[in-house]
Amino acid sequence: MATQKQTATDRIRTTLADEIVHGVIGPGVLLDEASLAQRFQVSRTPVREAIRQLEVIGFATARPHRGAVVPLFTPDKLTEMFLVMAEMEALCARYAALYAVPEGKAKLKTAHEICRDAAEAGDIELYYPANFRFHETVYEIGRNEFLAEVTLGVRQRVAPFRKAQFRSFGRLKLSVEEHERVVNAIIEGDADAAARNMRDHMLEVRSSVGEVSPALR
Amino acid sequence: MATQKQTATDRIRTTLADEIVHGVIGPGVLLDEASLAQRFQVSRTPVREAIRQLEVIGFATARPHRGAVVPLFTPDKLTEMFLVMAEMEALCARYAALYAVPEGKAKLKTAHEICRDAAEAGDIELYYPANFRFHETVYEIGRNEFLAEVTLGVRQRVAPFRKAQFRSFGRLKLSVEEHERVVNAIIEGDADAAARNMRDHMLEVRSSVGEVSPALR
DNA sequence: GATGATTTGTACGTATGTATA
DNA sequence: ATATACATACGTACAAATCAT
Repeated sequence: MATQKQTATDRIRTTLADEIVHGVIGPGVLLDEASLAQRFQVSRTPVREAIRQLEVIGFATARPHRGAVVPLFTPDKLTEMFLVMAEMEALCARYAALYAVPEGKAKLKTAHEICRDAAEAGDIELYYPANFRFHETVYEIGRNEFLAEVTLGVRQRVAPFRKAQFRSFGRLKLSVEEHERVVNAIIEGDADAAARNMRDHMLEVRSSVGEVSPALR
Repeated sequence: MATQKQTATDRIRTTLADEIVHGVIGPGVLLDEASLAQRFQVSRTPVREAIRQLEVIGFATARPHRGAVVPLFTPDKLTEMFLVMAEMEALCARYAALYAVPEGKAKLKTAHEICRDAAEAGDIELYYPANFRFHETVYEIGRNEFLAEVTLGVRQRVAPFRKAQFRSFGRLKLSVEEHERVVNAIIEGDADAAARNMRDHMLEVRSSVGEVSPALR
């Protein structure tokens, strides 16, 4: 899409969302209007609006007259979120298998190979964005933009709690193998297998996060 | 949940969202800050914040310096949204079949009976909220609050385009029959049947909307 | 439990960008 | 093409609620 002229509110919301997703601003942290205004060199107004927007997409919880904080979920809630994410991703994989055009499948293959290279290099910092891109590609090639939008929204809400997921080299390699099964199913157009493989992959990710995430304590 | 002390922004956002969902404010309508401020007897500030929040959940589209309007979707986009909604509802039905406790199932039965009564009375105005409640009940008894939240969000985004869905008495009766199949599957704990029946039901709804919705033109 | 400090909530004014003549 | 009108975007001031003492 064309790059719309960004307003200060947009810039602040985007930046904060990104930092929340990537754990720079962790769960439980207070979103202080005054200090954020100072940081972004604007008045409180656009900061307030950005925070308000983050609230409705679940990136902040509002407490009237007490400020907003980045939400902190219970383990049960996180399990719920992972299950939903797994199902949404599985659905995306199903759509990809059913509706992807050849160019889309090629794109997916490329994204997969980038993941594999990063995994073989053992470079977790490289693998993280490559993995994100891989999943995004699955959303895209299924040719249902709305599904992609909803799934990405869910994924991003879970993201702050997934930092530790690829901490081990072993997990990295397994993850790539799981991706491969998904890719093959999508290329073959086997919708059920694509969905099942993707669901299994996502649930593996969840169990690998285990009790380690600081947000779970 | 406890009724939190509401701020003006919250009240305005809730009211506007409700009106958009129920078609009082139709697709394409401009959300004018000044007139809304006058209507709600507040300054433009809380109105702005409410509109900003509506934007990020897809109830308004922002055009910097040009105001926000209630979005108007193409038929293709609507088809996408209906498909996603059908899948989410099917997933909710699956969860309901798998995880509902007896009290939950009883609650669903009651909600279904209220729908049936309204349908037999031929009262579309009564059926509409009863139907909404029926689906909400399915979300709830599946015991995954996050899934319920996401599904409701999707459902509400599609809602403005569904006004005409029960315009015929025949559709009303068919709808109840479809509900019945869903209810039975959930009560029997047959997850696959529950999901399949719910998906079919939702796709029927989509086709019954057909080309009639004013938003589609 | 009352009071002051702090932070958010709302009002309003001005600047800036967009659309139209 | 330039100017003008208009609505929004942002800044600032004040009111109200919460928290700390």
